[in-house]
Amino acid sequence: MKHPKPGVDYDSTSTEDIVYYALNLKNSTLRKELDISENTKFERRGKGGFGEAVEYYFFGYTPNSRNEPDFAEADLELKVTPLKVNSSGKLIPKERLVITMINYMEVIHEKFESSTLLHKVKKILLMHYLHDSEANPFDYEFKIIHLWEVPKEDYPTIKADWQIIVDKVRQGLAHELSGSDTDYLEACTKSSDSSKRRKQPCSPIPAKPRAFALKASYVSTIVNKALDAQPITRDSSQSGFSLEQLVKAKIAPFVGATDREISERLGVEYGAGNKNLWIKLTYCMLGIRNNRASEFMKANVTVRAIRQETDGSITESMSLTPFEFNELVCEEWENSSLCSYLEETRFLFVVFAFDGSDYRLKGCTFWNMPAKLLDSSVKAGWEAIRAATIAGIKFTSSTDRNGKVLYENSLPKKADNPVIHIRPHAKLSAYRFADGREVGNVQRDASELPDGQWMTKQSFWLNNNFVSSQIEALGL
DNA sequence: GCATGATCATGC
DNA sequence: GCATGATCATGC
Repeated sequence: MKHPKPGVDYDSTSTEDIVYYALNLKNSTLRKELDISENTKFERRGKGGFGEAVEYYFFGYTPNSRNEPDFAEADLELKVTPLKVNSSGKLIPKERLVITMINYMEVIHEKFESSTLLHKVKKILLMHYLHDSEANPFDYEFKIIHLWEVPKEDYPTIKADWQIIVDKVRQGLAHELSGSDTDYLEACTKSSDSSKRRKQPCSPIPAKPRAFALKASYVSTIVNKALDAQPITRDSSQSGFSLEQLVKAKIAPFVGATDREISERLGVEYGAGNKNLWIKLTYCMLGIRNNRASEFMKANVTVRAIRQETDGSITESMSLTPFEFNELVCEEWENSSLCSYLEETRFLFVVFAFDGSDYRLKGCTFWNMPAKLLDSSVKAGWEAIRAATIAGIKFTSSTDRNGKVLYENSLPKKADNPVIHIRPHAKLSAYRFADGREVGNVQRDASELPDGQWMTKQSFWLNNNFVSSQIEALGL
């Protein structure tokens, strides 16, 4: 079993580093990440159980209940909070998010801006796991891990909620506090023993111990935002529109405008060398932050920004999803991941065309891989890559004038198929060769080959000239 | 100017 | 870390 340490496994003074480290648990469990053996029993540590266990085992801290954030040097609070699946299969919070106990005696002397509550709520590393009453907590799976800060627009409401709660205590009414007094922040009861009472400062009547908490309904909006499943907004004239009509209606007002003009109209920064300018403009025009709007999730739509040159050509090929060679060689075409992906995925192409000085929005179109091509060219390309993988991939290297080493492989190339090819798709290149030589971060960036060698993770790509011919055929 | 390999940017 | 979407850079 691993025992991570702050300052060794991550920099506990840097929010960025803490979050990056925490993301190791995404779609994973404490048992997997810490190599906890099957027969290790979960022992509760402190009162909160699982949250404390994460702090102790994963972050290497002994939990404290001081009134300062968990990662004091980074001024960052950690909250480990459960999710459940509702009747329609959606992930929702299982409960409210308790922030900190209300100290009745102290809170009446505080101002919101310097309050204990604000200090603890303003910046939180939120780790949402899927609760399972049957499972050993070491096997709880983390679904969402993100840095959360009080959104500007919610600050006034949370401040007003705090004020209502504190005013009630000041009026000697701590025993009458109720969760329904407030909107986002509530004073929830916090004791397993319902007969427990605490002193309050402005009345002799003892009050139930309570804590500041974000209501479950509020946490639900946080979760939805993180899962990015908000619908594309429709105005009243668009309420009966199909997805295609809606998308066209959203894009239409911008057709003919240059990328710079669209940036200005949408308030998007127009920076030179901005790799994601066009896809970002597209998302903004649609009123979404990424392609995970609920409509696109439901319909399996992937949004692609395409730039055409003056002759209608497209410079870059289009990346699809990465694959593992060892899975590829076990598959048959009909139920391979590439075939299923192309059968099930609709592409939304948003086309910008160069007019000699600017890229102007030309229009958009939905596209999917024609079934005929799937059965012929794509299949043949896939079979050829699979066969070459099984036969064994050979590598040769060359050094460019800067001394950088490039590794060439014996797999089929773009010119070998009219529709698809494979290319590296990783953070950085990485290899492990037959002689044991290793280049780059193999664990992170490479895939294993059937013969035990490793090469930079690859994706299937749609050939640029194929994409341009398809777009041309659609009249764009 | 194309082909191929490599890398970047962003969000979670 | 990893998926997703996208572009860069060198050799020929």
